[in-house]
Amino acid sequence: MMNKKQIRFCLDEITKMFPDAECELKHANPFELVIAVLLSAQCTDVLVNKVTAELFKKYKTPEDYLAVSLEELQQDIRSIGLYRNKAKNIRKLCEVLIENYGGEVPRTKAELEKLAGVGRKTANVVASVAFNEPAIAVDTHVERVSKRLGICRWKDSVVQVEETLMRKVPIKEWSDTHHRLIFFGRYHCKARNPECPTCPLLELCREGQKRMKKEKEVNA
DNA sequence: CTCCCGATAT
DNA sequence: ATATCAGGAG
Repeated sequence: MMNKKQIRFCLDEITKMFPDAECELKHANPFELVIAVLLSAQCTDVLVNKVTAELFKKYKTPEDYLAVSLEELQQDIRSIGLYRNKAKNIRKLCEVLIENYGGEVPRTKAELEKLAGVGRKTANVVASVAFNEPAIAVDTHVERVSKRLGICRWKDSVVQVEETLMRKVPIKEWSDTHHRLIFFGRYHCKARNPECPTCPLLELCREGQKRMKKEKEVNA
């Protein structure tokens, strides 16, 4: 497990690599962000943006999503995958927004998590990106990067990863750190071919060291 | 834990 | 062919 000083070094290096990391899901308001993040489960943000480009022209309000049939909404998001669950959740979410929140998106993580299809990660993203609440959403990238580097333990749950990051990172840096860890995981410390040879964190990366050693054995 | 699930990279 | 993608619900 890394100490605070080592984590500081990692964050500084990742900041140099991705100084402008930010939410890549296109949205014009909190409502569009909730829909976009809900759709993004097990799907690339590139594909989500492709779909929402058309979706957000057709559906502007919660009422709009309830005005069409479930089948029509399914077709409009079909290319995303998991589309039956997501269409059902969007409708349920819109119903609750209208009934309980005056058609507006609630601002707190606790209220957000009650919405259909909105779990801990999505609630954290919306609270942080749309409402500037301090939060660190742990998605597949943040989890993988944190575990490879040794910021947390391999066996940690996503909640444990989130708690470790919140403990070790100053609260004012939560939002930027969150996005930079995602960019680092998405474009450098990738799931398949992590670019360890050119990684500035290689010398203190547990997984990186292991991979480099293995590569040496193969070449020998 | 399993299921949901199409698009894309490898 | 298969792993992976800004996960969540039952």
